[in-house]
Amino acid sequence: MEVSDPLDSSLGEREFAPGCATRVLLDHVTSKWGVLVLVALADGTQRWGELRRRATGISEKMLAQTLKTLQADGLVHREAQPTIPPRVDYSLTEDGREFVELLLPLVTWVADYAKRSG
Amino acid sequence: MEVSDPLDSSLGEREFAPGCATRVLLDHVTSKWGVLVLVALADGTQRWGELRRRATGISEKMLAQTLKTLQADGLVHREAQPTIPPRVDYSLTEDGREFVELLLPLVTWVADYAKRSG
DNA sequence: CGGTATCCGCGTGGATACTG
DNA sequence: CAGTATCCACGCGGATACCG
Repeated sequence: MEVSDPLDSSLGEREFAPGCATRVLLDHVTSKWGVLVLVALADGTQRWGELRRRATGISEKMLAQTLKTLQADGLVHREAQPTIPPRVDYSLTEDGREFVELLLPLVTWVADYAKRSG
Repeated sequence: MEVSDPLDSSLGEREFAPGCATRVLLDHVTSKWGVLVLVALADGTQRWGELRRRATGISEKMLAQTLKTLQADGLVHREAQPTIPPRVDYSLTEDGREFVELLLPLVTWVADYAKRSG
């Protein structure tokens, strides 16, 4: 291709078919709540209630759904203590930590840009 | 905090209020089609028709809406030639290029991870 | 070619109530 | 505390038609 192309970072093929694994996973991790939950978990292991407070505005339904999806994707680890009252801890898996390392700079940039522009 | 916290990357405050500028912008740039359009534009200036093909599966309505939003956010530049037939070029602004530099590694990682896992 | 306008189905996601 | 279950509205987004 003859366009200048200064940003090609070794991603050979950028045409993703609708419904392909990459697009599906991308939708999960870039979803409205997915981003906020992952960013919250970047601070370390957290409980259900903490996550609800940190992902401000999320409903119980969406928190459950988001966590299940990210868990199935292999990015989030769930550990339940069989105590009463129950205690459940959520944390990032090794893969999740890898991903969040790329996500945090992006979120930081957005927050920064929103401040400069807004 | 006593958790290990190896990922704190100088983002002091991570609790974003619903509807705040950061959350709104984050929703734009992490939206289903926003990501694909930005990634497509990372390859350089492109026309409407090219973008439609690259963001495979997008409708005309969503492409128009996505481009307008990203343009209003200051990440995308639009340049229309007053010719017949009309020709309109879309490209990243300087800010858009900054952002996409952070976005591409993330998308690359997701594509890679989807391949290893899926 | 590069859009805009309109209609409308349906899935996302909020609210509420209930459970182990 | 940490969820599940159910109901339902509303807006996202696709399809279609049309315009400059």
